[in-house]
Amino acid sequence: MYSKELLKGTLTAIILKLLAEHDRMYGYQIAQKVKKLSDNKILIKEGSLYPALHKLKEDGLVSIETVNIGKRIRRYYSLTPKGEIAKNDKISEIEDFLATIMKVLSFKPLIQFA
Amino acid sequence: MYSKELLKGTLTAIILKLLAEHDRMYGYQIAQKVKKLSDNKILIKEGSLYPALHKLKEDGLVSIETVNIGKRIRRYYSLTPKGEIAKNDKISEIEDFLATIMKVLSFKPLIQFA
DNA sequence: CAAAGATACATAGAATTACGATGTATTGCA
DNA sequence: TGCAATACATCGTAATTCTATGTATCTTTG
Repeated sequence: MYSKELLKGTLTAIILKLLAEHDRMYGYQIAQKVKKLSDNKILIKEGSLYPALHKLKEDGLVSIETVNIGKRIRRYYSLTPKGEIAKNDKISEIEDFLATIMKVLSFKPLIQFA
Repeated sequence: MYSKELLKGTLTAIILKLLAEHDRMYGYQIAQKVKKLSDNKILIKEGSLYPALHKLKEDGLVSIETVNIGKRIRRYYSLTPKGEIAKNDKISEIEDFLATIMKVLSFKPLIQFA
């Protein structure tokens, strides 16, 4: 729905934030959650999601538990302490950025019910 | 200051918005204006700005007046009617996107004095 | 019960966009 | 006089997401 460039830089923050709220989640579940939270406006593609998760693992921000569901595998991701810190940093950065961009574009406050 | 990825997709909108408010502006002036409005947080680089302006011209969203200031040239950009429409579209998209991302990240409303 | 759609993972290459580096030149100021 | 600021420009690089493709299982429905 949105020009895909707008999403750039937000994917990692979104994943970290969701993991911070859910103990553990698997990839497909994360994509569905974002879809629902955004009213179908943000559709994370598999080609973005899985490489992003692998990167988080590589950077030590998440740990993985692989679970067998019948004959299918499911990889659960959880935040590490390092990931928790990274999450806070990322969220702060985005919060600041959003405030700045709203100011530059002289937007009125957007009332949000979280 | 921000991870440069966050800025992606916003540059064109910022330029169009400023031009909509100023009749005409030149490149360097736009960069300074954004710097000031953002409290030095968004620093548009020349390598981004000039190609972006050329693209807008190519797409018929702006017109150019070249003016000689002493021995130096200055290119003033103005919104065309087509640019005015594009501006509205871009701004709406960003407004919607910001609301969505705030919802997904469950941010409280950011009070903004525009 | 077969087919279609949803679940669930993965990767490789393409597209987009901003930036860094570099270049040229004039103007203002300490 | 020399450095910073003004003012334009281009080229190649980096970063990130997407499209396309692949594999496989499970569930729902006509």
